[in-house]
Amino acid sequence: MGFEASGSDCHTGLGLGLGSNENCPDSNHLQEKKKKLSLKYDHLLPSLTLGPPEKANYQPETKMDVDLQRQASSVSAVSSFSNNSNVKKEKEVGVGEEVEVERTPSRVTDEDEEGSPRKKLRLTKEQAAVLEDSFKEHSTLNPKQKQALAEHLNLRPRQVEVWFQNRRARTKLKQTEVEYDLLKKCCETLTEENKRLRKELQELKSLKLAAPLYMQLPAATLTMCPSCERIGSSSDIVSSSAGGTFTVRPKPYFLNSFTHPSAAC
DNA sequence: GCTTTAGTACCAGTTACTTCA
DNA sequence: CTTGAAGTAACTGGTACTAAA
Repeated sequence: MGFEASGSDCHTGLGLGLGSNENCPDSNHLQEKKKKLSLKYDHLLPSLTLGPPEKANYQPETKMDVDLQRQASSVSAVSSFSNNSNVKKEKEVGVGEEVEVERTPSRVTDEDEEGSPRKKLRLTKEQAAVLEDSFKEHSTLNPKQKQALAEHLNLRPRQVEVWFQNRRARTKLKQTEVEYDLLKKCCETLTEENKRLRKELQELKSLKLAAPLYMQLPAATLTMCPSCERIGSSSDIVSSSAGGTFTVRPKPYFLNSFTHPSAAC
Protein backbone atom coordinates (compact mmCIF):
# COMPACT_ATOMS: atom_id res chain seq x y z
CA MET A 1 0.00 0.00 0.00
CA GLY A 2 1.01 3.56 -0.12
CA PHE A 3 1.62 6.26 2.32
CA GLU A 4 -0.44 5.11 5.22
CA ALA A 5 0.99 1.65 5.46
CA SER A 6 4.52 2.80 5.32
CA GLY A 7 3.58 5.59 7.63
CA SER A 8 2.87 3.09 10.31
CA ASP A 9 6.18 1.47 9.61
CA CYS A 10 7.71 4.74 10.47
CA HIS A 11 5.91 4.74 13.74
CA THR A 12 7.05 1.41 14.82
CA GLY A 13 10.50 2.70 14.37
CA LEU A 14 9.30 5.66 16.25
CA GLY A 15 12.62 5.62 17.94
CA LEU A 16 11.10 8.54 19.66
CA GLY A 17 13.41 10.49 17.54
CA LEU A 18 12.01 13.72 16.34
CA GLY A 19 13.73 13.27 13.07
CA SER A 20 12.30 9.87 12.57
CA ASN A 21 10.51 10.99 9.49
CA GLU A 22 13.74 11.38 7.72
CA ASN A 23 14.09 7.68 7.75
CA CYS A 24 10.59 7.18 6.66
CA PRO A 25 10.25 5.67 3.22
CA ASP A 26 7.70 8.28 2.45
CA SER A 27 9.69 11.26 3.40
CA ASN A 28 9.91 14.02 0.90
CA HIS A 29 12.93 12.95 -0.99
CA LEU A 30 11.87 9.42 -1.37
CA GLN A 31 8.55 10.60 -2.54
CA GLU A 32 10.30 12.61 -5.12
CA LYS A 33 12.09 9.50 -6.25
CA LYS A 34 8.87 7.58 -6.18
CA LYS A 35 7.39 10.18 -8.40
CA LYS A 36 9.82 9.31 -11.07
CA LEU A 37 8.74 5.74 -10.91
CA SER A 38 5.12 6.64 -10.86
CA LEU A 39 4.35 5.13 -14.22
CA LYS A 40 4.31 1.81 -12.55
CA TYR A 41 1.05 2.79 -10.93
CA ASP A 42 -0.76 3.05 -14.18
CA HIS A 43 -2.56 -0.16 -13.47
CA LEU A 44 -4.74 1.75 -11.05
CA LEU A 45 -6.78 3.56 -13.58
CA PRO A 46 -8.83 0.71 -14.97
CA SER A 47 -9.76 -0.22 -11.45
CA LEU A 48 -11.70 2.97 -10.93
CA THR A 49 -15.22 1.93 -11.47
CA LEU A 50 -17.47 4.26 -9.53
CA GLY A 51 -19.35 6.71 -11.62
CA PRO A 52 -19.17 10.35 -10.87
CA PRO A 53 -21.77 11.54 -8.39
CA GLU A 54 -24.47 14.04 -9.05
CA LYS A 55 -23.99 13.42 -12.64
CA ALA A 56 -24.86 10.19 -11.06
CA ASN A 57 -25.13 7.95 -14.02
CA TYR A 58 -22.60 9.76 -16.01
CA GLN A 59 -20.81 7.54 -18.41
CA PRO A 60 -19.00 8.85 -21.41
CA GLU A 61 -20.36 6.26 -23.72
CA THR A 62 -20.23 8.14 -26.94
CA LYS A 63 -17.31 9.83 -28.56
CA MET A 64 -19.12 13.08 -28.11
CA ASP A 65 -19.37 12.46 -24.41
CA VAL A 66 -15.68 11.89 -24.23
CA ASP A 67 -15.02 14.98 -26.27
CA LEU A 68 -17.26 17.06 -24.11
CA GLN A 69 -15.59 15.71 -21.08
CA ARG A 70 -12.19 16.56 -22.45
CA GLN A 71 -13.40 19.96 -23.35
CA ALA A 72 -14.75 20.57 -19.89
CA SER A 73 -11.54 19.29 -18.50
CA SER A 74 -9.48 21.68 -20.55
CA VAL A 75 -11.67 24.61 -19.76
CA SER A 76 -11.53 23.91 -16.09
CA ALA A 77 -7.83 23.43 -16.22
CA VAL A 78 -7.60 26.98 -17.37
CA SER A 79 -9.79 28.18 -14.59
CA SER A 80 -8.10 26.27 -11.86
CA PHE A 81 -4.47 27.06 -12.22
CA SER A 82 -2.95 28.58 -9.14
CA ASN A 83 -2.43 32.27 -9.01
CA ASN A 84 1.03 33.02 -9.91
CA SER A 85 1.10 36.53 -11.07
CA ASN A 86 2.42 35.46 -14.40
CA VAL A 87 0.61 33.65 -17.07
CA LYS A 88 2.00 30.20 -17.36
CA LYS A 89 1.79 27.41 -19.77
CA GLU A 90 1.43 23.91 -18.55
CA LYS A 91 1.43 20.79 -20.57
CA GLU A 92 -1.16 18.44 -19.27
CA VAL A 93 -0.32 15.00 -20.37
CA GLY A 94 -3.61 13.56 -21.40
CA VAL A 95 -4.34 9.92 -21.98
CA GLY A 96 -2.47 9.35 -25.14
CA GLU A 97 -2.30 12.99 -26.02
CA GLU A 98 -0.80 16.24 -24.96
CA VAL A 99 -2.94 19.24 -24.36
CA GLU A 100 -1.29 22.57 -24.16
CA VAL A 101 -3.24 25.03 -22.12
CA GLU A 102 -2.84 28.71 -21.59
CA ARG A 103 -2.75 29.41 -17.89
CA THR A 104 -3.89 32.53 -16.15
CA PRO A 105 -4.09 33.55 -12.54
CA SER A 106 -6.97 31.79 -10.86
CA ARG A 107 -8.24 34.73 -8.86
CA VAL A 108 -9.26 36.07 -12.18
CA THR A 109 -10.15 32.90 -13.97
CA ASP A 110 -11.69 30.94 -11.14
CA GLU A 111 -14.70 33.11 -11.38
CA ASP A 112 -17.79 31.28 -12.36
CA GLU A 113 -20.61 32.52 -14.51
CA GLU A 114 -21.90 34.74 -11.74
CA GLY A 115 -18.52 36.33 -11.39
CA SER A 116 -17.96 35.31 -7.78
CA PRO A 117 -14.39 34.27 -7.19
CA ARG A 118 -13.29 31.03 -5.57
CA LYS A 119 -16.64 29.40 -5.31
CA LYS A 120 -15.90 26.33 -3.34
CA LEU A 121 -17.41 23.10 -4.41
CA ARG A 122 -18.02 20.30 -2.03
CA LEU A 123 -16.93 16.95 -3.37
CA THR A 124 -19.63 14.35 -3.27
CA LYS A 125 -19.26 11.23 -1.20
CA GLU A 126 -18.72 9.18 -4.31
CA GLN A 127 -16.02 11.48 -5.60
CA ALA A 128 -14.34 11.50 -2.23
CA ALA A 129 -14.54 7.73 -2.06
CA VAL A 130 -12.89 7.26 -5.42
CA LEU A 131 -10.17 9.73 -4.52
CA GLU A 132 -9.71 8.00 -1.20
CA ASP A 133 -9.37 4.62 -2.86
CA SER A 134 -6.89 6.04 -5.26
CA PHE A 135 -4.95 7.59 -2.41
CA LYS A 136 -4.80 4.25 -0.66
CA GLU A 137 -3.18 2.83 -3.74
CA HIS A 138 -0.59 5.56 -3.81
CA SER A 139 -0.38 8.96 -2.25
CA THR A 140 0.94 10.71 -5.31
CA LEU A 141 -0.28 10.84 -8.88
CA ASN A 142 1.50 11.05 -12.14
CA PRO A 143 0.03 13.35 -14.77
CA LYS A 144 -1.71 10.52 -16.58
CA GLN A 145 -3.38 9.30 -13.46
CA LYS A 146 -4.35 12.80 -12.49
CA GLN A 147 -5.90 13.42 -15.86
CA ALA A 148 -7.71 10.12 -15.90
CA LEU A 149 -9.04 10.56 -12.40
CA ALA A 150 -10.17 14.04 -13.21
CA GLU A 151 -11.99 12.83 -16.28
CA HIS A 152 -13.48 9.94 -14.41
CA LEU A 153 -14.80 12.18 -11.66
CA ASN A 154 -15.62 15.04 -13.94
CA LEU A 155 -13.31 17.30 -12.00
CA ARG A 156 -10.49 19.53 -13.08
CA PRO A 157 -7.02 18.00 -12.88
CA ARG A 158 -6.09 20.86 -10.62
CA GLN A 159 -8.84 19.84 -8.23
CA VAL A 160 -7.56 16.29 -8.12
CA GLU A 161 -4.07 17.59 -7.53
CA VAL A 162 -5.22 19.87 -4.71
CA TRP A 163 -7.23 17.08 -3.16
CA PHE A 164 -4.16 14.86 -3.05
CA GLN A 165 -2.06 17.63 -1.58
CA ASN A 166 -4.58 18.29 1.14
CA ARG A 167 -5.00 14.60 1.76
CA ARG A 168 -1.28 14.15 2.22
CA ALA A 169 -1.27 17.06 4.61
CA ARG A 170 -4.08 15.53 6.62
CA THR A 171 -2.30 12.21 6.77
CA LYS A 172 0.84 13.87 7.96
CA LEU A 173 -1.04 15.81 10.58
CA LYS A 174 -2.65 12.66 11.94
CA GLN A 175 0.71 10.96 11.95
CA THR A 176 2.20 13.86 13.88
CA GLU A 177 -0.60 13.68 16.41
CA VAL A 178 -0.01 9.98 16.92
CA GLU A 179 3.69 10.59 17.40
CA TYR A 180 2.96 13.39 19.81
CA ASP A 181 0.77 11.11 21.92
CA LEU A 182 3.40 8.41 21.98
CA LEU A 183 6.11 10.85 22.96
CA LYS A 184 3.88 12.31 25.62
CA LYS A 185 3.20 8.90 27.10
CA CYS A 186 6.87 8.07 26.96
CA CYS A 187 7.70 11.31 28.70
CA GLU A 188 5.19 10.61 31.44
CA THR A 189 6.58 7.11 31.92
CA LEU A 190 10.10 8.41 32.17
CA THR A 191 9.09 11.14 34.58
CA GLU A 192 7.44 8.57 36.80
CA GLU A 193 10.46 6.36 36.59
CA ASN A 194 12.72 9.23 37.39
CA LYS A 195 10.65 10.09 40.42
CA ARG A 196 10.74 6.50 41.59
CA LEU A 197 14.48 6.23 41.14
CA ARG A 198 15.13 9.44 42.99
CA LYS A 199 13.01 8.21 45.85
CA GLU A 200 14.86 4.94 45.86
CA LEU A 201 18.16 6.75 45.85
CA GLN A 202 17.10 8.80 48.82
CA GLU A 203 16.18 5.66 50.68
CA LEU A 204 19.49 4.08 49.88
CA LYS A 205 21.42 7.13 50.95
CA SER A 206 19.64 7.29 54.26
CA LEU A 207 20.18 3.58 54.71
CA LYS A 208 23.81 4.01 53.95
CA LEU A 209 24.15 6.68 56.58
CA ALA A 210 22.23 4.72 59.15
CA ALA A 211 23.73 1.26 58.74
CA PRO A 212 25.90 0.46 55.80
CA LEU A 213 25.33 -3.22 56.24
CA TYR A 214 25.78 -4.05 52.63
CA MET A 215 29.42 -3.33 53.19
CA GLN A 216 29.54 -6.60 54.97
CA LEU A 217 28.51 -8.49 51.91
CA PRO A 218 31.17 -10.16 49.83
CA ALA A 219 32.65 -7.53 47.59
CA ALA A 220 32.18 -9.52 44.45
CA THR A 221 28.42 -9.37 44.71
CA LEU A 222 28.22 -5.63 44.84
CA THR A 223 28.67 -3.08 42.13
CA MET A 224 28.28 0.62 42.18
CA CYS A 225 26.85 2.51 39.32
CA PRO A 226 29.29 5.32 38.62
CA SER A 227 26.71 7.74 37.36
CA CYS A 228 23.95 7.43 39.90
CA GLU A 229 25.80 5.81 42.78
CA ARG A 230 23.17 3.16 43.07
CA ILE A 231 24.27 -0.10 44.46
CA GLY A 232 23.51 -3.26 42.70
CA SER A 233 24.64 -6.82 42.81
CA SER A 234 25.47 -9.24 40.11
CA SER A 235 22.03 -10.74 40.43
CA ASP A 236 20.13 -7.71 41.63
CA ILE A 237 19.72 -9.40 44.94
CA VAL A 238 17.71 -8.12 47.84
CA SER A 239 19.67 -7.23 50.85
CA SER A 240 17.91 -7.16 54.12
CA SER A 241 18.81 -6.03 57.53
CA ALA A 242 17.22 -5.64 60.90
CA GLY A 243 16.50 -2.03 60.13
CA GLY A 244 14.48 -2.92 57.03
CA THR A 245 14.89 -4.19 53.53
CA PHE A 246 15.86 -2.54 50.37
CA THR A 247 15.53 -3.91 46.96
CA VAL A 248 17.46 -3.27 43.87
CA ARG A 249 14.77 -4.08 41.40
CA PRO A 250 15.24 -5.52 38.03
CA LYS A 251 14.23 -3.19 35.23
CA PRO A 252 10.88 -4.04 33.81
CA TYR A 253 10.59 -0.61 32.33
CA PHE A 254 11.75 0.06 28.86
CA LEU A 255 14.82 2.11 28.48
CA ASN A 256 16.24 3.84 25.61
CA SER A 257 19.59 5.38 24.99
CA PHE A 258 17.71 8.31 23.54
CA THR A 259 16.42 9.23 26.98
CA HIS A 260 19.49 8.88 29.12
CA PRO A 261 22.71 6.95 28.88
CA SER A 262 22.72 6.24 32.56
CA ALA A 263 19.27 4.78 32.26
CA ALA A 264 21.06 1.54 31.61
CA CYS A 265 21.63 1.37 35.37
C1' DG B 1 31.48 19.66 -17.85
C1' DC B 2 29.70 24.12 -16.01
C1' DT B 3 25.88 27.64 -15.37
C1' DT B 4 21.40 29.55 -16.25
C1' DT B 5 16.61 29.31 -17.03
C1' DA B 6 12.02 27.48 -17.42
C1' DG B 7 8.87 24.07 -16.12
C1' DT B 8 6.97 21.07 -12.82
C1' DA B 9 5.70 18.92 -8.44
C1' DC B 10 5.38 19.20 -3.83
C1' DC B 11 4.91 21.22 0.79
C1' DA B 12 3.67 24.38 4.73
C1' DG B 13 0.91 27.81 5.84
C1' DT B 14 -3.13 30.39 5.02
C1' DT B 15 -7.69 31.83 3.42
C1' DA B 16 -12.39 31.19 2.36
C1' DC B 17 -16.21 28.60 2.38
C1' DT B 18 -19.49 24.85 4.19
C1' DT B 19 -21.55 22.20 7.62
C1' DC B 20 -23.16 21.21 11.98
C1' DA B 21 -23.95 21.41 16.92
C1' DC C 1 -32.01 32.41 13.44
C1' DT C 2 -27.28 33.17 14.85
C1' DT C 3 -22.81 31.82 16.02
C1' DG C 4 -18.51 29.50 16.72
C1' DA C 5 -15.83 25.42 15.75
C1' DA C 6 -14.35 22.00 12.73
C1' DG C 7 -13.51 20.32 8.24
C1' DT C 8 -11.80 21.04 3.81
C1' DA C 9 -11.28 23.06 -1.05
C1' DA C 10 -8.47 26.35 -2.92
C1' DC C 11 -4.66 29.56 -2.91
C1' DT C 12 0.21 31.46 -2.05
C1' DG C 13 4.97 31.48 -1.76
C1' DG C 14 8.87 28.83 -1.39
C1' DT C 15 11.99 24.80 -2.40
C1' DA C 16 13.86 20.98 -5.02
C1' DC C 17 14.56 18.71 -9.07
C1' DT C 18 15.09 18.11 -14.12
C1' DA C 19 15.97 19.07 -18.85
C1' DA C 20 17.18 22.16 -22.37
C1' DA C 21 19.87 26.09 -23.93
